[in-house]
Amino acid sequence: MNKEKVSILWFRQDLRLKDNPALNALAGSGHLLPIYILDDENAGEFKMGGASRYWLHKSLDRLNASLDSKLNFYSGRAEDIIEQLITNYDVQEIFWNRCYEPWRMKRDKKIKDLLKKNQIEAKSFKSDLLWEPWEVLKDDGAPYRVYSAYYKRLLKNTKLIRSPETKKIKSSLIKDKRSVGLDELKLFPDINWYTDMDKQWQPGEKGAHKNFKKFLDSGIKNYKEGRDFPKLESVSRLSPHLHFGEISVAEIWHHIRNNYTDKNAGHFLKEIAWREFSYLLLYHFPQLPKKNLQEKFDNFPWKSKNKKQFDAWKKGNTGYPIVDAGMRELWQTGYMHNRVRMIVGSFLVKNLLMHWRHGERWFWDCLLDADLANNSASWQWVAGSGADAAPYFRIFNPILQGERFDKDGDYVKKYCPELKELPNKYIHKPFEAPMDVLLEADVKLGENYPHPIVNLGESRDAALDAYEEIKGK
DNA sequence: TGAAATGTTGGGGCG
DNA sequence: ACGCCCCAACATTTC
Repeated sequence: MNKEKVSILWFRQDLRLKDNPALNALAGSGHLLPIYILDDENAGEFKMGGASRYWLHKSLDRLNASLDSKLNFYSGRAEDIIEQLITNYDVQEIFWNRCYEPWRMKRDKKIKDLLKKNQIEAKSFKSDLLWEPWEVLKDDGAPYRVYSAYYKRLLKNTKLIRSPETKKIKSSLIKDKRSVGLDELKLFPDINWYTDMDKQWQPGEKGAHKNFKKFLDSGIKNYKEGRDFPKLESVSRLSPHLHFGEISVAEIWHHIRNNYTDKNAGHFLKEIAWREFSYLLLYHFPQLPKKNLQEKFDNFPWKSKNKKQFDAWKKGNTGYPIVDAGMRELWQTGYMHNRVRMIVGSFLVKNLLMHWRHGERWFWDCLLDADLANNSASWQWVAGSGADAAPYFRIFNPILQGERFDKDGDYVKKYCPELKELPNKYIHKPFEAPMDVLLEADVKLGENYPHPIVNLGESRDAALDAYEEIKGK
């Protein structure tokens, strides 16, 4: 029996048609079989969290639509799925864009070997990073550990950045009858916690470009200062789109470099480069998601039993409004403003003395933009155990941070509506408000809003004492 | 991409 | 008029 000749395009974290190198390379092939594989088994403990699955479902749905509903879905170990495909079809070649998570790299290498053994051409492309983790290193060949030095070096290597290119697909797209339906991937969570996400986000390539355009039209003009104020719309909100590759980072880079020269645009590119830095760290320190980059933190006396406080943190019931607003924003919308991420992170690691891994796991499950490299590098940054990290003794005071970056309490009031009648003076410290003010605002501490779960001064001192134990080791 | 403690300065009140 | 004290306001140091 004659098997059908096909070329396979394997979509992974590159759910777009624009500027997609693997797709470009196959756009002229005769019969193109586009596939997506949900591979929880190989991912193990780093399989996608709930929020990511919600996003992925929507994004795949839209990608499928833009491929005339010819996207093929599979669930299982990628090597098994691909083995089936090369059995069922006369596969000419399999192309994909590279991913950099340790488990994916290991798996992809195995698959490349399998294909080589079967004399099928397998090719992977640089697509979703500006610089691959092995492309920019120190003179001695070691990876950078200091961001500013790394960035300086990056700017000398902008020629390594791909030029965006989009090719029209001329192939006829093949639907595999063994493909399962998107719904059968069961990506939607059982509980209905994504209603607010629908209002705020449009997963997929179109939504990605919409957010980019919106950012260019307004947010970027005041990015450098505005990005610190959660109520302003001065951030790009591109993180989930970038994570799933719905927009090409090379396209973003070139567009901004060619059209903007001010400090705001410059600062945004720096943030894009932090993403690159996270990937550099993850690639060269594959243990980044689990192990402290600075080993002295292995001896840090984290509190092991702190379930009650941890639950209060997760649910946004710490009694510190800026922290609670952030944690509730995360739960309700799958997103949290970056400034607030730093505040809630500092609070968990320093005021509650909990290991950053607990925060990393919670974010992993709740964030639409959950990304192994960014999430682990950022938690280590907050905890002080990472590369070029915030020094441990830099402990955020949630009251002062609130007063500085959410002066009128607008952000707090949005996510903690029970505080909305409090005067600004007390919006970040309801526990200091006089009885009559609380009464007037209908805030009943311990009833409709919690008492603070820790004392800031005492917990700060405890954190500094704990740090003293590992300092200089 | 902090905060708190400590140090310094300079103006004004007051004896 | 002068010195002394107080204390913002700002700067520096320390954690």
